[in-house]
Amino acid sequence: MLQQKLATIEDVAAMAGVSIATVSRAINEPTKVADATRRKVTDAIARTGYTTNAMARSLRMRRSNMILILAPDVGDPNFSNILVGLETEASKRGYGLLIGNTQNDPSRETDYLRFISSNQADGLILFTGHLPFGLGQSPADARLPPMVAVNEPVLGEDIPFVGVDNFEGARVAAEHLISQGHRRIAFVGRAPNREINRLREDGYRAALGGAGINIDPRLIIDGDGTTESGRAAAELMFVRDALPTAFLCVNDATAMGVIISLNARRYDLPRQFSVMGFDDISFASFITPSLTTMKQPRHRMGEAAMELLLTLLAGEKPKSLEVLLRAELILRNSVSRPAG
Amino acid sequence: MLQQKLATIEDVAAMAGVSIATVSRAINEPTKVADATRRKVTDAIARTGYTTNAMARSLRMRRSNMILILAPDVGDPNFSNILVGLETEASKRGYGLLIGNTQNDPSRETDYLRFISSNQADGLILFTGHLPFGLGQSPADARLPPMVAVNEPVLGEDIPFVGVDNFEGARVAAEHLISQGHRRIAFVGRAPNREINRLREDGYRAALGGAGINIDPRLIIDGDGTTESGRAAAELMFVRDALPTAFLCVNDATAMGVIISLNARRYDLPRQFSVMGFDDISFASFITPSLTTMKQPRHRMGEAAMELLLTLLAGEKPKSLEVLLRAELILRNSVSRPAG
DNA sequence: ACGAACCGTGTAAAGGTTTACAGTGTTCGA
DNA sequence: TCGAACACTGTAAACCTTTACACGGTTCGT
Repeated sequence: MLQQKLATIEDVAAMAGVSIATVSRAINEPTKVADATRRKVTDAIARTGYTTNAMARSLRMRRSNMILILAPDVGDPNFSNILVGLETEASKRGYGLLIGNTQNDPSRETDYLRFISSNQADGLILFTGHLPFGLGQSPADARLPPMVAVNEPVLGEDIPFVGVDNFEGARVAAEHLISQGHRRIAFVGRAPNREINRLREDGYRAALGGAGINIDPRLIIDGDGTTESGRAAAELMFVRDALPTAFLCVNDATAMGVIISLNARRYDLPRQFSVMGFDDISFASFITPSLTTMKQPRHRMGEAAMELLLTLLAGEKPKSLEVLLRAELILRNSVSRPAG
Repeated sequence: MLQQKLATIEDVAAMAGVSIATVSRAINEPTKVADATRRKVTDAIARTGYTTNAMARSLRMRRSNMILILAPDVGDPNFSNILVGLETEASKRGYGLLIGNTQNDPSRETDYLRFISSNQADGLILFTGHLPFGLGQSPADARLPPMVAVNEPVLGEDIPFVGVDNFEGARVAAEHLISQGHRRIAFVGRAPNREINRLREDGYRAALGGAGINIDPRLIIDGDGTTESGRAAAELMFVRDALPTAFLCVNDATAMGVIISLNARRYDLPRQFSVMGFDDISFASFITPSLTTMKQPRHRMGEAAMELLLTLLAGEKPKSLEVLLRAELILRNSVSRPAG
């Protein structure tokens, strides 16, 4: 009601003295129209301020040039930085991003699928680690839309995936500790049913095995990746009285919990205990001691995921359906040679 | 090409034995169709798995039920948490969110306006603090789309705004320090050309003035809101040899810089110096000492902004075109009574 | 000199909705 | 018993593109 009527392709055609087909071609396949005509058209476009109506275009072409992002929590910096990468690549290729924040609520997941089934989005990026609830159930969505999982793979479903090589990253981390002379290295954040935790634990085991170090099962502690779980884990080690010289934590949040606990007990870090994290979250460098960790290439992850999705969308064959990027070792001050 | 042909309203109509108009009405104005007919239609919808094609609908109705978010950096936790609030409210009202990450690049701002001019978005949320470059220039967009600025107002343009009351928040913060007995209170992060910084400085001045404290200009230090600027500011005070007993910082990042600097100089906080921030960013509670600060109600800001925008979009008159939410004082361990 | 190939353009259909308007049948008041 | 009011439903136009197909005019090879 507020909107003044916008110029349509018809107005442009009239002003340029050509048919609407020619205008359309002048815009979309400029080589197919004569120079003189094209000039008249671009001129008319400029004068009318015409922009093509994306709705009509999408309706006709059956594609919206939109990608739906399904994430449990866009506010999580872990995700939002990947989001920026996704956006960079999408925008470069003329795609728009629709965000679907699910808060892990199955009904919201289902709800957001309306964008797919109603043709408002051509493809799907999944942060959730599982298929959206309700996908592939009803006859209508029998066939899955093109999609790519990022950060966390979708288990048992063979969905294209872009993420970090967690096994390799954890191995590099553990090897770093070993290279500093540590032999009693704890792993904090065991959770066999969470893919990421499992892989990082495996990397830890591989490194220790490779160095001929026997693994003391008392040094492997459960944890769900929260700061609180890290704190609790450290406390537990003191109770058990089975102490490591270094803690390899499943992620930075956990490592912060461990550090908080050790600081509270008045230990001098890293002299008495070394701590490593994984992720390189933004405040890893601000805690005392600043955290030695493995940095996830989030921006590149986003770009790679979007690139893969757009390749699939174009019907082309991608180089690989699984892209694993390497985490980078970031040396800070929470690791040193063991005291002993 | 991968997509199997989806059911259209025509298929549903055929199966239900009615006209497409009736199907449309059964969906959108159920009271206007007879019970028996409606049942037949819903039945047919269920059997075909029909979902209305949003493109066709938007084309016809001239509205997309999409909102474009223009932000300099969605990865910034400052923004991304507001984003979650925006999303909550939008999704509740059946709107989708399109994200436009501009990285403060004017050309990207202009580029994203295509979503407005091509009818792909009905309204605009601005995080940028200024009108998108290129808006209101060409004849086509002579009239501005409905929009709301959030977090940072648009200067000199009378755009509806939702944000935190920075003046009031800073005043509460300063009054807290005063109530603890501080008289020499520094303000770190002066930047007269940045609205937010200016308001917070004003709040600081108001509190000190109200308590009859003369302001020592040497205690007011420039800063751009980064951690590094906070560190530099603290160092500068030592050089000037004009020391406060408490630092009120324009934001938490700055406060962290101050704390890092003081820690490095081996001062015992908060005994020797108190430090306050503003924002309550996620690691405010993790730094040592944990940071006393003013918490921004980000989620509610997002919700309020979206609510305001949707009200405007519906053509209704909102209660107010400016919504200022109160920041909340969060007491932690970086403030105590002065040593003296 | 003639047909083929080609270039540039126009006509019209198709994409899937919503909705003004018209039409039918029923109910109800006088 | 008749007209008006009412409750449903259908017809068809409109929203704005893209593109298959057709058409006229040049160019070119033979």
